Amino acid sequence: MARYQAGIRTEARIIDATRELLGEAGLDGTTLKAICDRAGVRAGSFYNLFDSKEAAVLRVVKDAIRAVDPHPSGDAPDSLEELVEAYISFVTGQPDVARVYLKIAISGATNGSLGGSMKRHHERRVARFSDAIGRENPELAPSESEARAEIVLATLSGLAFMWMLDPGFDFAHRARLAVNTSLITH
Amino acid sequence: MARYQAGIRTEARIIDATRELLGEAGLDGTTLKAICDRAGVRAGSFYNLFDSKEAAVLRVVKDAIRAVDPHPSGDAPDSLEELVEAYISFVTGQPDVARVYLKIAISGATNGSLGGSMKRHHERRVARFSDAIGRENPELAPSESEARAEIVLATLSGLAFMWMLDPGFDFAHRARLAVNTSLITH
DNA sequence: CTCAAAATAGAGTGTATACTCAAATTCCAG
DNA sequence: CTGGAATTTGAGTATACACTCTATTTTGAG
Repeated sequence: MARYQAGIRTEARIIDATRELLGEAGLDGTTLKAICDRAGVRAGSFYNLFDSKEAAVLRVVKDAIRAVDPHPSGDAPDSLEELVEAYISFVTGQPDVARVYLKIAISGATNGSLGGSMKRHHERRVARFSDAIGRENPELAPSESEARAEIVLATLSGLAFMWMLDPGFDFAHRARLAVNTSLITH
Repeated sequence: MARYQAGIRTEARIIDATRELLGEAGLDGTTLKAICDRAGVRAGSFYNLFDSKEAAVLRVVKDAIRAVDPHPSGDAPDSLEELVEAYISFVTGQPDVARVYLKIAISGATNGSLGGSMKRHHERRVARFSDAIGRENPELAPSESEARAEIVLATLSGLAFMWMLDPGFDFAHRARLAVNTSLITH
């Protein structure tokens, strides 16, 4: 059972290679061969460490999401501003992973473990946005908070989507503008 | 040069088959074999009529977009409400084509003719939304109209995105709510 | 050192894909 | 009718993919 250092290092190299490839070549370009070539590993080693290619991709996406979570452990409540900034950081800091994230989500929640994981993460995020909005606007009914949370998140997703369509689009600026002027103050 | 009726009918069957498959099986499930089987045609016939599989998919998506355009010829100006309703009709009326549309857009504008076509269509749509907003709010500076157009479209795209993640999500209702309460009246 | 477990190599499997091409068939204008 | 063009066939090509399997090498605890 005890793992060797070699295996741990190889696993890290595979994850790094997968992350880089998702960024450079997208989901389609991130083939098993490409991952193995970049990691300097043969297919057999890959499958000694991962159950499938999907597992490695999922690891990268989950790591990226966790890396920008303001309160990953869920111990402290987060403000709406923190959540929005976290979303902006996620999209601008790791645009290619964000692209993959959107792509997987759009592929549908039916597509195996990836889609299901995406859906669950999305639901948690809506709940956190909704909580933050409710905390900052106690006069709102819970259903109203949730509706606003969904609209805020939709706008953020949509702006990210536009940014991917046009890299010249100023995503961060538009995102802060949309949230601050149109949706919170009313 | 003169085309025969047989070829024209075959072309229509292929387009229909492609449209149906995009709806039922998504982009990945819409393989050449699946298209040909459903259209009752062999691969050779397909390639006698289309340059590539991509060409047939693009035709379907373009047709779908055109079908819900309130003023396809561009002769009459459209109201913001018309444009929003057209977007809602597009997404709810042909959800699977809309999914393909979002998928292609997210794949990036670099991906050959599909991506480029998507980007151009998106830019035209932003311009039309911006014109409508400017016409209905003459006090706004053009740059402000465009900013609002981008935010409205982002919200619509994002809500469509959420609907695809969760089919139980009431896209049309949320879309009208978001546009009417948060973005236009202020 | 030893040696069992962990890690690796790398050829190989099976499947699916988009697309081609020469030959046969069907169409339809004149 | 007829003949050249349009259409259709269907086997075939080339390629890419995720994944498997067995033999071999490497590791590191005792």
